[in-house]
Amino acid sequence: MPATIRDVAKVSGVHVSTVSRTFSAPHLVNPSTRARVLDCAEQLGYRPNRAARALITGRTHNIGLIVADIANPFFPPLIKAAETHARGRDYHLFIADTNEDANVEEELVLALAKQVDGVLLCSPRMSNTQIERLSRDVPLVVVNRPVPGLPAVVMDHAQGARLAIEHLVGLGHTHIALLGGPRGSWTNREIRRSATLTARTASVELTVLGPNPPNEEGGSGQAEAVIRTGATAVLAYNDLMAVGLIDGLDSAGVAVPTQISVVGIDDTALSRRTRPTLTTVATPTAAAGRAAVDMLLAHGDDRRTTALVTLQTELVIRNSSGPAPTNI
Amino acid sequence: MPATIRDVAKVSGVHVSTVSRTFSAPHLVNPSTRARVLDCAEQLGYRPNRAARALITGRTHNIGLIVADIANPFFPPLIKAAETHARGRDYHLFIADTNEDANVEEELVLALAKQVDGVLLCSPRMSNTQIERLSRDVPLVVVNRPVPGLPAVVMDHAQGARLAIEHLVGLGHTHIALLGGPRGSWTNREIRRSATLTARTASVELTVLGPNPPNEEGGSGQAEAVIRTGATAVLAYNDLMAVGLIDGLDSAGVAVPTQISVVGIDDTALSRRTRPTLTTVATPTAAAGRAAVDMLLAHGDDRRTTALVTLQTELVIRNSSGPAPTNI
DNA sequence: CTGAAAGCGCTAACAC
DNA sequence: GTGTTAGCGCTTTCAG
Repeated sequence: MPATIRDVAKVSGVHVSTVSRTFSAPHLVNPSTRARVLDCAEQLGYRPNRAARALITGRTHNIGLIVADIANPFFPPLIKAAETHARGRDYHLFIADTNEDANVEEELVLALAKQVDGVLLCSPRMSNTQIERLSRDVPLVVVNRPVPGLPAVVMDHAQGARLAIEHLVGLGHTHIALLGGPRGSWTNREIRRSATLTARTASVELTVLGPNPPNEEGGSGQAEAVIRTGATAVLAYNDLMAVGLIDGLDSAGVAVPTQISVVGIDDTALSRRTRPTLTTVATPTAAAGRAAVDMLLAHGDDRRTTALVTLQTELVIRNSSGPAPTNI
Repeated sequence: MPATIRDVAKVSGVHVSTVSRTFSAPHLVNPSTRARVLDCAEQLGYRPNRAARALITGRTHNIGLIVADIANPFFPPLIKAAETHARGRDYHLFIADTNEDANVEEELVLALAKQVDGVLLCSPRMSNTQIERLSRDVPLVVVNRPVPGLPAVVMDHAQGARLAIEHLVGLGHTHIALLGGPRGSWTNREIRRSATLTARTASVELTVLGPNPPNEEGGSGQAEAVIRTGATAVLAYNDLMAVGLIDGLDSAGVAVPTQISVVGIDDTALSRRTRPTLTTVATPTAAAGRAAVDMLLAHGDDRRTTALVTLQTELVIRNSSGPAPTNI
């Protein structure tokens, strides 16, 4: 029913290839013919069928975006930025949610492979080996985790953790707890490594708790454990856990930040809204989305030279962190 | 590079059409041949190219989902549910963000039209006329707004507003303010109509404020105006505005819910997290996403008979609403 | 039950 | 600068 290239050719009295060129290589066609063709196309409401075009060019102008959980507040800004950025470059975005399942992840990449020019893999749960294997089927850009040999976009969590610990040290805290995230998370290892190092340098004690699920329960469930450590400040793996922890501490009658300071990571929309508002390490999720799209589209150029983009973080001080309580 | 139907045909010693049938009409092929073909396909890592298939069948097995703002907390649960539900039925999802712009919306539908079997239009900003016109190019299902003649999924906001007002009346409030949303919003009109009616029935005063932008600023900016009305309770167009309003009231030294009760609409993830936690009308966003997918895929069946699905809402009572202050 | 042939909408050499 | 031809990967008549 919709107009095809053939209809336009017929109406404008030229051959289909001329119509084709009018759209895919306008400079190769006489301006006056071009104008006429464009005119007829407009009249007929003709729009090139990208799928048909892809069949022959091999470029779909589609990108796949695979995330662990669309509803996790960390992702929407990333998705939004990626979509907007991609569309600005005339690419459309497939979105898929793996529900944190590595098998679903693999299946999804395979299923999408033929319909996209590449896939953005956000916080994948698959093994490096699995990811490398998939990358032979379709160009991949990994977000939130470095995979050797593949282009990736990561946040500088080492820097973020350092900023957070230094902030707490500056407030006089001498015993800090690190509320760890899920086992096997690269981010978690980075945070732990950097926090440990920073604490040692500053000669303060650091107690590591975890692994924990990266959600509110993972925070609220550890409130008692945190209290038992005797720490006066906590750095949590992410905002969700930080918020959960504050809840848990509240239930246990511990005031934040008067008795215990809590710092999160990510600066999701949540952190401005909770009470107390959350001191947190802002990760540039929107920038990550755009960078990932850029890396994918740079395919063909010297992709190796920018194989790993590391985005800087920033400490946002709000009301959940304060001076260490004085022992009087 | 990836295996095609031809490669499989060659290796398994049958004609391409047999391979094709093995995947698209397995019952038409001899079990033993089928097994052999499947085996070779597996070996070669063959996967049918859906775009190529679509070219001939006319069915892409893709769905487009267009929302006003991916990062608005209302949408992610809907997107997630739609994606999961669609994938369960072997459909993939394109996502696109219009940034609340009607022109972008139209352009997006047109751009996606050839690559999808239909488009889910969430909270569209376009006119009914525009939408109807587009629906001639591609099957459309509208979410959050009824469009005459088109399948749509809406929330029963009339019911929701009634529940909210009755709740406040039950708490003894006799003067309630309605913090209206954006001009031209169907939802807004429904809420207003129902709130007005319910208030009149209960013989309580209702003061309508607005239109306002449907975000936190739209709430915080109206705090003074709300106070001036003298109302002791407010129903806001959505959670974001309710939360903003609570902030604004707080800044003005008005306590919630002691002096003024605030009720939101939507029950976004936010509402459990703010302090005080937000009493709100829960709208079943996930169910809406699934219902919209179902309606789209039911195309061909008797679509008219279920042209408008209305989803029930539910009042969630938390801590931002309380008894009307006594005038002593 | 399987093969042959045509063609979905489009682009890409290659002629003219 | 434009027409001709072949064919991307697949499904679908139609024969056999």
